[in-house]
Amino acid sequence: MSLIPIRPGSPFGAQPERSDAARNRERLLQAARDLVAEHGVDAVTMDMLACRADVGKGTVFRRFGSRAGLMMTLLSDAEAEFQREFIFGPPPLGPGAPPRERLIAFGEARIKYVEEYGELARAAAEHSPQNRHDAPPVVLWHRHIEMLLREAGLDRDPWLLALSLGATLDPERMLHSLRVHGVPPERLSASWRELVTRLLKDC
Amino acid sequence: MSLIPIRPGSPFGAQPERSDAARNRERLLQAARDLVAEHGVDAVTMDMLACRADVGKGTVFRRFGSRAGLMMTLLSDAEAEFQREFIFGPPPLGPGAPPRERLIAFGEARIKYVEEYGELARAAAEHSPQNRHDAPPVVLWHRHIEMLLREAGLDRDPWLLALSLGATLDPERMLHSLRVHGVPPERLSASWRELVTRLLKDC
DNA sequence: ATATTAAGCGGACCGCAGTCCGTTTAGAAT
DNA sequence: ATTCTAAACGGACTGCGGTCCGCTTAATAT
Repeated sequence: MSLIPIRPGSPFGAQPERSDAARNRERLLQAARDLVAEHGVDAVTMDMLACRADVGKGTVFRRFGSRAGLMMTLLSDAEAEFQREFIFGPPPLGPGAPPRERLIAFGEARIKYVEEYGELARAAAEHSPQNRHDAPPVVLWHRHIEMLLREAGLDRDPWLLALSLGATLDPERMLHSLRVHGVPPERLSASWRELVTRLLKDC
Repeated sequence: MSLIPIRPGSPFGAQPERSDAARNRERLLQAARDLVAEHGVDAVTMDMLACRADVGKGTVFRRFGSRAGLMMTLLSDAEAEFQREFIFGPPPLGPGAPPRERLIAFGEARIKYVEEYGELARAAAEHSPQNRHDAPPVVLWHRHIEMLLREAGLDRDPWLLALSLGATLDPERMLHSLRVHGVPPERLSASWRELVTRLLKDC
């Protein structure tokens, strides 16, 4: 009988991690960051990571569940920071600005996020529509957009409309525009602003 | 010195397929259709297909290049039909209707397409952002949307705006709404209509 | 018919994500 | 200190997509 462990090492886990487990987790995260820095996200394999961290492969998967899980863990700090900003931070991203401005700021922040962490974000979503669309951060962004649409007075199925807007901000899509087509980030921002502005024209 | 073969067996290939190759292609396609019908797209493996068609694995990959290529081939008839409809067919999908109506009809047709062939379409795009975003049909849809946006008078970066609209119609996203969240297709259509209408409000 | 040759073929092989299960060990209980 | 046990570990193993390369064969030239 115990609490549901949200995440190993999280303050809500019933009992603390065993010491060897904690040590291995640190070793793995450090090794993962190093490997990503050295070879790029896409070239890092789970075997490579296990080897570098001097740990069995089983341990890697016990820790992170999957390659996507590892990438999510590597992203979690940046993700938490991003969430703090749009939930509690200063306007126009945080509360206080009119919903249209917040929505525009949200998209622009996402674009910057993808510029910096895009490869990780893409790898964190690979190989599983489930994870891609129902991961907690994704659900949170969706809800945030939906809320802003409602506040802006858009009452015609804001849930689905939020999904459409979220699709525009999808990391893989934006990365493809940025890296393959060489679209400058300012152009992405401008297009997002245009889209949101037109959508909320008279609400 | 020969023409670039567009596709084996296509009228533009320099020389016709060898007879054994043609026979094997038919066997493979038939086997693939059977296996998909029996087990569903996601459960069909390339080894399974080779075995059922009584052909070496190398032959399967020589023919289709990859799993995604196989799925594209299975889709090609439906895809060609869809293209014919929005390029040459009767309005409002084909030419003759005002661009806003055509755009709405395009989205609705895509939704029906995904209802019917969604799993195949998703499998045809899996495991390669390159294929996902730069496959010929995808590029064509994108160009079509962009053209309609221009015709409707939207002159602020219609290329990127078309990308956003295309993102809304992405098979994986729509399948997820349909199958996981149980959103009825009519609701998807209504939301698409709302999106396009608002976007083109006063152009 | 025979020789030539390039397209086609098959299946062993590779790398990778992910699983399984027998072994080890940290930490609690005595 | 010793025992106990559940958590953690490690690495062999599986399944899959995809490649490689030596062998076969259809089509053509002679």
